[in-house]
Amino acid sequence: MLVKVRYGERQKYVKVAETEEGYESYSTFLQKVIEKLGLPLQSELHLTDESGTEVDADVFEELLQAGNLTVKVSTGRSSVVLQNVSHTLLESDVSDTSFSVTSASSSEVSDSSESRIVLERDSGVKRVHADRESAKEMVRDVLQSKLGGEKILQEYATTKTLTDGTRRQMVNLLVADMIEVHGRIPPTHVREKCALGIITLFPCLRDPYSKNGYEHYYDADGGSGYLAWRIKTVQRNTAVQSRRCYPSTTYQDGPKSKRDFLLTCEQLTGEECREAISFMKHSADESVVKEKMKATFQCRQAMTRDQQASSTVLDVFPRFLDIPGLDGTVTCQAFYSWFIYSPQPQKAIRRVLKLARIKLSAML
DNA sequence: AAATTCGTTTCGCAACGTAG
DNA sequence: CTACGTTGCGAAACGAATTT
Repeated sequence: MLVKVRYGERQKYVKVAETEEGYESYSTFLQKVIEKLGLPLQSELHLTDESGTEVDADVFEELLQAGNLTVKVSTGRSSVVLQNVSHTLLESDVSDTSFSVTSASSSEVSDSSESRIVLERDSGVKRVHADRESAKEMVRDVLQSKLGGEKILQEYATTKTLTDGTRRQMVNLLVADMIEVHGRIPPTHVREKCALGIITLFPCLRDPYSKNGYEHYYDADGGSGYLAWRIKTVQRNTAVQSRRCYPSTTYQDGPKSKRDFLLTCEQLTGEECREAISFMKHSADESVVKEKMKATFQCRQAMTRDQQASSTVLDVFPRFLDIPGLDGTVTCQAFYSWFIYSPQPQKAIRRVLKLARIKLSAML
């Protein structure tokens, strides 16, 4: 791997040794830069990327692997620009790259403690740079404005990474903001900007093995990534909520009906419960069956949660299969909450639903 | 207090449905 | 047919309650 080093008006390549275990160490590299440029041996170099974000030893190797990275290095005395170039892109990269360097005292760049170097590249690169910056600002603004966002920024500042839980929290905050601003289905370019913002603000979260480095947050190709998944979840939840408010089907006492009785209906136990179960099996009076189904709700719930009893729950409550909408048309979610009053799918209830569907199809 | 259990939420993928 | 949204599912992560 070659890294292009620009120092004042001079430009040099510094070779970074590459072994099977990875690249040479950060400190070795800095020493080579110092030697190559003839800087004082004890010079302290400070690396930043284009956006001014620090590039330290922890992330140096990953950024090298990412390729085509532009890095600015400054010392207390002057500034150095580095650009690493992958072997295959060497030729084109050299010719395509045009820097203009201005200095307050261009004749004495290397020694002047006052000198500042401002870098500009061609307009395309500038635009990319501007996109990154605005994406970064957007992510930063959201995190700073939302409850818990500051904590995320702090965690990254101290650990240079984010734990799994914190990453989720960040993704949740950003997706919530996107949906607030752009509606339930944020446009693809907004999602991409968000992902770009994350890895620009938090360079250590960049994936060196992917094309853009942010595909693990959002990949437009497959519509995947943490952001996409979270958006899906939110969409899913809001869809369920709106369906609950305005039921689309009109089945009476079906899986999608509200079940206020759960809070008020007195539950049968022991002998009374057994009697009700027995009565229901053969009664033709639908309204009484419904009453008894409600009154035996807790018993059914307990059976479902019992590994062994759950397999027989539909034999004990065969009238359950009378309920309209229990075939493929009813959503699992609604079934679960109807059957044992649990808002979320669980293994035990899935088993019963499968069983119910098998029994139903056998009856047809 | 630590370990375990149990239920919930999220992730990641696949299949399906539908609009263009 | 393709692109995109929706839904279902299992695995894993998470968190609260319970047991040791």
